[in-house]
Amino acid sequence: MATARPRRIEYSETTRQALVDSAVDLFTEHGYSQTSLDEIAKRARVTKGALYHHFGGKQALFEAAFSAVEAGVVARLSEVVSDSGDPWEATRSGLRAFLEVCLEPSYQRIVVQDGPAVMGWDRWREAEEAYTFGVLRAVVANLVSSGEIGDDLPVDALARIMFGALSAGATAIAGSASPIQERADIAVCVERVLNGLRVS
Amino acid sequence: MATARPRRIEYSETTRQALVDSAVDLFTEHGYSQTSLDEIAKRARVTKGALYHHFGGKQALFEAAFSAVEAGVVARLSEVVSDSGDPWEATRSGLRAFLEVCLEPSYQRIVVQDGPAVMGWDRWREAEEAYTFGVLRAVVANLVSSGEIGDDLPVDALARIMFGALSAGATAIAGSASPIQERADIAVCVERVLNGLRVS
DNA sequence: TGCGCGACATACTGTCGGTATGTCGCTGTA
DNA sequence: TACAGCGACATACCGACAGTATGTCGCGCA
Repeated sequence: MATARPRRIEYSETTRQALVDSAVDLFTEHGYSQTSLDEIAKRARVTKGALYHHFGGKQALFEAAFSAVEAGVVARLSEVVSDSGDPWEATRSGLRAFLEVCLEPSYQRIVVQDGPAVMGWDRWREAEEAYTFGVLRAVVANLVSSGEIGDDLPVDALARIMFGALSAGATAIAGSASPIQERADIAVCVERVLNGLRVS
Repeated sequence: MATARPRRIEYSETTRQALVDSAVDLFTEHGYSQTSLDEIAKRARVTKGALYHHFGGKQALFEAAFSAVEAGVVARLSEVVSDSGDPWEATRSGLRAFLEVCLEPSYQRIVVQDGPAVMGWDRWREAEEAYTFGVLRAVVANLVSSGEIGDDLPVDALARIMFGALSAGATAIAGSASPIQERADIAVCVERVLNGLRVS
């Protein structure tokens, strides 16, 4: 039968979704601290009461927006990575895709810029574990276990500094006056670092 | 004679200094958004009126605290770097010193964590240019121009991703359950990356 | 058909960043 | 040395906004 799913619940879910969408847009545009809950509720065409019914507070709503952005990113990244054959090629295409992702305003602002400050480093890292960083670490782990870059490197530490390097690189691109040139420069450096790690 | 420097000015400067010190302490301990101006003023034993007399607002005070922390860091870093002889050794000792710095709570919280979110990326990068990142770029520039790692690498881009990698590494150390082990792991990876870049 | 509960709306409170204004004492000047 | 002026604060207040308490309406079930 069909009515196993009451209308109320569907209404509730669309409202929640509207709030998250609104939050993603406004947090991306004006940043966390410059966005009021009334604005978010207004854009979702509900009131603050609805917002507080679905979320515990401003931080909780931010985390929902964070998760929504990350979920989309991870879906694309893991597709790209799993489509590639050997670990080396998966890494290269994965890095390209990650740089691409970092250029998107929502990822840049919500995940990279405001994320750590709003959620705190501990929670941010914990969350990242299940999203983008998790994917990157899996790629690095493959690379190490396949022996491409030497099998004596600590996976977690290497993934950390790679993640930091790529985030910083992508941020530099996003904030550059000439993104095309900056991006080419970053790509050259990343390639060089990777090739330098490869066992000869 | 000696009275070229009125008492009022000295009083003013000590008040300002007390406010900056108080801000550094409280921002480090509770973060930017969880610290009220009344608290900062109270710890400095003045009122909010004095605070607004010396600084344009909360952000301006944060930037003063930011600059105070960075100034101390740069003083130590540049000393270490200039004491080392050849570019290669200067880089290695500089990296060690930077990792050390990143472990300090004030640097971690005010500069790395809250800095970008509070000041915005543009202003943060602009400020960093005159502080830690500036030092790191000078070191990298030396390395490149000396031909140690090949002279065809874009200095700015390389410095960016190095900065990101080291910040992330230090953050990982600071937040790790076993900092000693984590630190050793990070150091291994950084060494490997550097050696990989070296021309053979 | 009535009743309970979930999904909101409305009205209010407290906190805090920022402002407007007042006061006091040092300092340069006649 | 008397006074005028300004710099260094203190005090009182305003507005915005996160969070809360309470009211209301309609769906779904007995």
